Amino acid sequence: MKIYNTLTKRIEEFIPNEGNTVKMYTCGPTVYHYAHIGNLRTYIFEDILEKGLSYLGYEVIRAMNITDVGHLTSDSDTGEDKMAKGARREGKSVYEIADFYTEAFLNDMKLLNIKVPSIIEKASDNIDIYIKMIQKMIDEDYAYLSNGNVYFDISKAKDYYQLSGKNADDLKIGVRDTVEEDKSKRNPADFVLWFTLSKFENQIMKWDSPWGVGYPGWHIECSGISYKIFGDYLDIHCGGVDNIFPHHTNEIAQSEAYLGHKWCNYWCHGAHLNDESGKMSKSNGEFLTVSLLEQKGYSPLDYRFFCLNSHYRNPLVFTYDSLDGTRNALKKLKARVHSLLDEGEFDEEAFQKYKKQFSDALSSDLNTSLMITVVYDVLKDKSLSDKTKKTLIEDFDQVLSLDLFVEEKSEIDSSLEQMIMDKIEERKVAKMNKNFQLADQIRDDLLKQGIKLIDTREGTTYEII
RNA sequence: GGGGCUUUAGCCAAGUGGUAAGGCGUGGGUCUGCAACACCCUGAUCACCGGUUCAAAUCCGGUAGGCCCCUCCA
Repeated sequence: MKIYNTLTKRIEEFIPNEGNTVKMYTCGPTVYHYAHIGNLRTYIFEDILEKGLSYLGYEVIRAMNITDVGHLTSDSDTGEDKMAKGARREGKSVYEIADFYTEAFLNDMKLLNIKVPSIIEKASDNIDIYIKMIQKMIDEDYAYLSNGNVYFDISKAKDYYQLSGKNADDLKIGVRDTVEEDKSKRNPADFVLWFTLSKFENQIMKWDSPWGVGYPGWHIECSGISYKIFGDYLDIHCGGVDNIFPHHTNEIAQSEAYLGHKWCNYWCHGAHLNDESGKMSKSNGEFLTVSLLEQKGYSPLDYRFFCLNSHYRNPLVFTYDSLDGTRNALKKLKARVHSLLDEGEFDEEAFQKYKKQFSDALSSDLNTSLMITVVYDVLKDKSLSDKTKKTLIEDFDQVLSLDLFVEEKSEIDSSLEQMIMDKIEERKVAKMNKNFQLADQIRDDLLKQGIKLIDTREGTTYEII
């Protein structure tokens, strides 16, 4: 597997620390609202990475956090805690909000055929670990107390700017008007490990600590959970590009300060989904969620296919026109796959040839677009038996997860089905008697009820639209 | 102000030195009583200018457009 590593800014051969085992950590959602499809693009990329590594023979252990401790401000940067804002918006407690949106998130993952990480940890369940880590960093002078909060001193970190490719002089402090410079810091880029001085009135989620009652900084949770699950070394850490700085930069600083050695070798980041006006967010423009797409008649997998047609490191612009094209393409692709029969000789040589093509595409920095092309190549190859084609595509779909073999199940009751079958029979008789007017009438009537008849060589079938 | 990415046919998009994959759409055709489905055929001087090279979409420099980041964000 060759993969782009943000740490080194190049595509590298992926080599885990311990043999075949891959320790993978992916930053999870802040559960204060529904995820929009842009958020989910990153999880689709991570899913392909995880399944791709498994496909290539690695044993992947993947952990993800759920950020249920409110941190910093809202999308519009109004200085309000996200969790608290969500709670106030809906008249619920922060805990109810967290549980509700965690479930919603997991459901979106399921709909998109994203494998749920084997380990999911809530930020609020691991406070003791953060405290332990912070204490050690204070003891070893990586962190300091100032004005009630505990800060990490970035001047003590090695290569603090390596991941982000920035440098201290170029960083403009408070580039956003609404962000105030914190005068308690030794270095402008120092970040908070533990808050006791809440920025927010009535902070609900707080815990006792050696430095007073408060709550953890945002960055420590991922370092803490990763350490708890994986120990001293992590193989690969993923997230959206926006996490490169400051979140992942700070994670590296903390973890390596705590551990005393290099921590994670590979850092992979997914590019954003934009809409035509630019970056997608929860507060600007249409709030695009999986359920909204479903309401508009798209399958969640149409969106998955949409993402897989482009490369995870390229920004992707979402438009309904593009999604329409993708939906159509997936529908046609599935129809072709469904028409494959279970017959012919299985051709091992051809199987290995195409499997290699697919693996090569996968291994070249997750070239999903090319992986899909291999599917089309298989379908088009006239020298292959249906049996071979089917076996290949089933194999590929372990990674693609487009449910290529799953029939669209139209939940209709048997009486309706019987009625349709009767109408089809009636129309067949009419056609045989060359009563085309009646035949067309039957077809039109059913269409008005949302039932589309499809004539094939084998007879007439129907589709609920 | 600083930094990064990006520009391939109507649309999505692959392709890092040897004369442009794939998909959607469009148009034409076959099939069909008709329509739909299916199948076949159909499209590019790779943003522009200059350089390196026997050879460049691919490397280098510049110009123009687009996007993103610089302590909320996937």
